[in-house]
Amino acid sequence: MDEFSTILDTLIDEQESLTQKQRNILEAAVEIFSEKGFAATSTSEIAKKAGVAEGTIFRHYRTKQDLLLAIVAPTMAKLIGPFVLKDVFNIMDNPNHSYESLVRAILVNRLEFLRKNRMLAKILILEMPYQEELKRQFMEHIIEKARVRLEKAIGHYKQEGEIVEMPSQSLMRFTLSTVIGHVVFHEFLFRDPSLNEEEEVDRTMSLLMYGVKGKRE
Amino acid sequence: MDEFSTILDTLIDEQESLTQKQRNILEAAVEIFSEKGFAATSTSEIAKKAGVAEGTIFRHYRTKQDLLLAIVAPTMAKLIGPFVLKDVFNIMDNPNHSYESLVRAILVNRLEFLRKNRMLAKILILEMPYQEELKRQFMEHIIEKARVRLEKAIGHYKQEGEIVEMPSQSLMRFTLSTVIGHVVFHEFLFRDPSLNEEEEVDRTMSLLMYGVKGKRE
Amino acid sequence: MDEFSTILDTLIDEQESLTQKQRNILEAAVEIFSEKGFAATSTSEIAKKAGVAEGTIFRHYRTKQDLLLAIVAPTMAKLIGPFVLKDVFNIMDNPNHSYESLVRAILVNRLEFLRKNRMLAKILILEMPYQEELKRQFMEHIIEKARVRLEKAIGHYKQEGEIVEMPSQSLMRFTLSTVIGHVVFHEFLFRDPSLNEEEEVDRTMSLLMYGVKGKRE
Amino acid sequence: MDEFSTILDTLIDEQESLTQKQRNILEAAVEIFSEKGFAATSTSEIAKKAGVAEGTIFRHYRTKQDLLLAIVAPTMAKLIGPFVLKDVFNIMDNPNHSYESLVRAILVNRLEFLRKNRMLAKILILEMPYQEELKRQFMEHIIEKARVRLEKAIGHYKQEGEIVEMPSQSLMRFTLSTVIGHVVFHEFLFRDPSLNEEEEVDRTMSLLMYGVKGKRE
DNA sequence: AATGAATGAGCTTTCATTCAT
DNA sequence: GATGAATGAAAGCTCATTCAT
Repeated sequence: MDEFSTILDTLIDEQESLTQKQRNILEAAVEIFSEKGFAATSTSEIAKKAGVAEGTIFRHYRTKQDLLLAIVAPTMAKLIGPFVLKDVFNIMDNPNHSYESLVRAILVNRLEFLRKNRMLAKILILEMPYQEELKRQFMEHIIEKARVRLEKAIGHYKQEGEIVEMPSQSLMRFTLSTVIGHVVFHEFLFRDPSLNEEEEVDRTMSLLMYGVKGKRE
Repeated sequence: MDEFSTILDTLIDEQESLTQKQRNILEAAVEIFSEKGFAATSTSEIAKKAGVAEGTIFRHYRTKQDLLLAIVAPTMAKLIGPFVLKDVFNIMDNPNHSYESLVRAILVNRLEFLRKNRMLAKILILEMPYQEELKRQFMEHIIEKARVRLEKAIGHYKQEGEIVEMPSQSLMRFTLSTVIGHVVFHEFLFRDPSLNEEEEVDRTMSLLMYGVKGKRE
Repeated sequence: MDEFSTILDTLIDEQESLTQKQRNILEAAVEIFSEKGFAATSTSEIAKKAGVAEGTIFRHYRTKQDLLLAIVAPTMAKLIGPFVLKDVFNIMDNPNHSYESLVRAILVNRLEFLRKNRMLAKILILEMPYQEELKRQFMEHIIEKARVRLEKAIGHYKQEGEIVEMPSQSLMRFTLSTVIGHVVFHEFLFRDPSLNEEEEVDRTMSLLMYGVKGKRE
Repeated sequence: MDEFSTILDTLIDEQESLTQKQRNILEAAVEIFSEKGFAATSTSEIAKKAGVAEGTIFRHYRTKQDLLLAIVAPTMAKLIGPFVLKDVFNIMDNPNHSYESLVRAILVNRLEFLRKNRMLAKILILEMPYQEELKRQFMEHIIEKARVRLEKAIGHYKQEGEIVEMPSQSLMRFTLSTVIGHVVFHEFLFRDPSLNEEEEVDRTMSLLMYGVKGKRE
């Protein structure tokens, strides 16, 4: 799965030309936003944690909202990551690849992503319901693209007969529920380092593909 | 499935002896909290919407936090509803019942619950990550009870051979992901009244039981 | 000195026809006023401590100020006590009495009074600088009367040659400083039950009469 | 007695590096605190009188209490002034000095001090009974030091036979009562500019040394 | 680029007081 | 006479933002 992380890492480091103070501000903001939520975080608190004067924050970000967007907008693209990467979907053309391997790739990749970006993801997810601007950006630029691509893939695998004939929306919803359920559970609710992660992924994939029904031929 | 809603409805209406002003406050608070989030909601806004003086809020709820808890604490019990109802799990003793019918009952029941309590549920879910007290109450009093009961059910159906042999935690996680994914999608993300709900439930249940794999015997 | 306390006690119990609740309110108010000061005391706190509803306070005392005055106005008369008592100054006609015995009587009597009314006295003294009404009442009705009487006594003893020839104001000020210094020190600053009170009174009287100078004939 | 005021004046002006606004705030606060008392003074009133925004007060003093302490804590040291000054007590080594000249020096010095700092002293004295923190600081840092020094002086003069043999505590209490009585009367209760101050001081000192007894050799 | 004093609107909360019951 | 729900003004304090340096 290395192709993902390589590509992602280059994406992640798109931030250039930031002064050290600016980096401190971003870092502090991420930490406090994720801990207390955007509205409950004061700029003075961020300034203190970042070790800068309050004015400095507003020199770089016109408003507190701007600071939030500066943090979270780039995250959106990264969160949706694999779904918009051309290379990922080229695996469809590879005769050895399957729906299962596609979803598994996405799952493993998102697990790793979240492990590195838990705070960012928490902010994004929990502020989206309240920040119209965030929601709009997310829906327009991110979800829509991912939906189109994933739908194409599902259409393809349905046609191939690899997955069951059913409205794509339902299949997509079920697949995403399973993937998101897996990562949310393991990264946010029940972080257990003693767990064998690979086995858990295997189980999730098995349930995704075959369901809970015991009687299999 | 009527037994659920009947039982639930009686549970829901446990609020007694509230003055009209108090009801207005609660109603206004729920509406604004769910729209803007707890921290971004001002008590003066609530007072205005409720048609009471600001002091009146604090006569009934010592702090803004107390108001939140007064709203959300009872909701917790209701949200987890079916999992703690004795009657629900007695269906296990009924030879005609199955894991499928149990999960379907929960799913349908929660869909209906959310349709009536969308705002409350939104507040609860989105504030829990920030309100230690909420998290604590939820984990201690709610989740733990539900987990124990669901685990027992899963153990039972595994033994019966109705569902696949696998760690209960994984089965539970997968089942809940599927149920929660379904309700969140249909109640929060993509409310589409033209959709045939029963068919969607059928599809979700089919995917839960048999997965996406097309090739079935 | 019993004549004082007897007379005083009858004065003290001038409160008649108070309901129990009213007594509770007064008692609670005295306690909290003396502990935190008038302005820093809330009526709700008084109500709680008195075990009555907030409204009840305002049924008996139109405002918080009125409550203060109801407490403190009668105290003023009591505080100044001995100076306005006819009997006390009749001792002047008694050939066995002297300035020394007069001041000693006052001192002993005020010590006893304060021991019983520490809280009331504290309120009166510390609120007077801020409550114009109190100050006015105190100056007009109390101080002036006491001044006239004391001045008369001092004039008498000066004439008799028992005390030094000096402006009465200075003698009065010095005498009162000594008496007040004694009672404030022993009742408010340095309450020490192990101290032999009578001896301390003797010392104070000796200093008052003869000063600190060592060489006495 | 000039050595006192010189030394004191330098002590008084220890406030440095305050912005003009900050000075305004302190000045306004002193004025209103002394007029109405701490608890009855609102920060908005102070802000208005100081000509600053209310927020500005809280930028410099975290709480209203802090503002009080910022005003009054330095005053404590100044109030007790002469008792902690080394030079004052060196007069004991000067063969021409006496208890009388020591007390007279303190009295004159404190009269002058109060003439300049009436408001500060009023605040300090009247808030101390309610502000635990003030009381603590006063007792620990101020009173104790003054007591030790004064006790030493009294011991010395007792041994010399200049003042009467009696427990130091009683002598101290009497001396302080006389001094405090003098300054309180003349600076707070009965400010009369037509009075010949020096003569009044002479009278007080005479009474302190020889008492009221008429028969002097 | 960075500061931090200053702002004034707005926050949560408390308060003395009123009034229907 | 007593209650306690209700009030609205004002309290202390915080906030995002501005601006002179």
